[in-house]
Amino acid sequence: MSSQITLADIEGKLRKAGLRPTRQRLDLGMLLFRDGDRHVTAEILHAEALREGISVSLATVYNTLHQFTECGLLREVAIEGSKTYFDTNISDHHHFYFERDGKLIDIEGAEIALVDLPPVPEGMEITRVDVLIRLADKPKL
Amino acid sequence: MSSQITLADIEGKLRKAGLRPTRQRLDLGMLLFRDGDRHVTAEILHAEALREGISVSLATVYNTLHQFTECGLLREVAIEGSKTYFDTNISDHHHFYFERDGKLIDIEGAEIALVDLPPVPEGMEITRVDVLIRLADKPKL
DNA sequence: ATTTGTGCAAATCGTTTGCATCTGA
DNA sequence: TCAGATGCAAACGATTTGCACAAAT
Repeated sequence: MSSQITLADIEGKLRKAGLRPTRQRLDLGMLLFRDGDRHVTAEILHAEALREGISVSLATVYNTLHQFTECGLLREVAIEGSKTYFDTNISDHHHFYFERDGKLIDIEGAEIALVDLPPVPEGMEITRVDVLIRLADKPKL
Repeated sequence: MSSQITLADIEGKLRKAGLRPTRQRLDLGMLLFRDGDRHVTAEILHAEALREGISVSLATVYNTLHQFTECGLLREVAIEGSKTYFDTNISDHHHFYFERDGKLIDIEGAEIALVDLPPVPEGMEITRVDVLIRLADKPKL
């Protein structure tokens, strides 16, 4: 079920976003979007690209991830720690975070509701609400 | 209202946490805890210490912040971006995040409730739920 | 006396930038 | 043609580390 998505689809995405469909943007787009929801760092994506014989520099991977994010094709995920994670799922949703290995999984938006949100400070508006549910192994009793 | 807290209080905190009350831990503890809830980076705290004539190295500030965090005296806040923020409020609470200037303010725990939390994956337990409400200036219409 | 903490400078890690070269429209 | 992309290596900023010295128990 992985390759419903074609290069032409990616090209469409890029054009719609106002980005030139260059070789590396197409290839990276394929990696990112062909298998559904993913959470990647620049390093992970770069390694994956090299493994598949796609030739891109790390700098270009960084550029591409940021450009995709600006265009709304990706979302940056707030986790503490040094590395920046990008999420290919841009719908309104939250995350489970496995403290043991730093892995993330999606929680669809509908599954959590926030109630009693306090008043937003004067002149400000909410751009997004991030919820991170941190999980650890249940201790064996 | 700032100095209800004495060096002796800090010393008690440290001892209870199993940390030796050294000169720099006491001084940094004073800065962190005397004025109530704060959100600091290592750099901010270091600069503040120097300004007050406290002599500590940046490396020691980093060590101290991490040790305090391990002992539960501080909490690390998950924000994307390069710098690590530490929160002196360790109670169960959430944050408003001002995207413009990267500032944080606390939302007390009682003011938000989460409903319909999805089932936690097998063998895992929730250690914490972080909620970050991202704010931007309301555009002038 | 022994263990633990500290300071400094060098090392590391993730990320960004400058610039010469290439490529898609 | 030519603005926009890319690759590379050097630059960067935040954080960590190694090791000699100092302080706490």
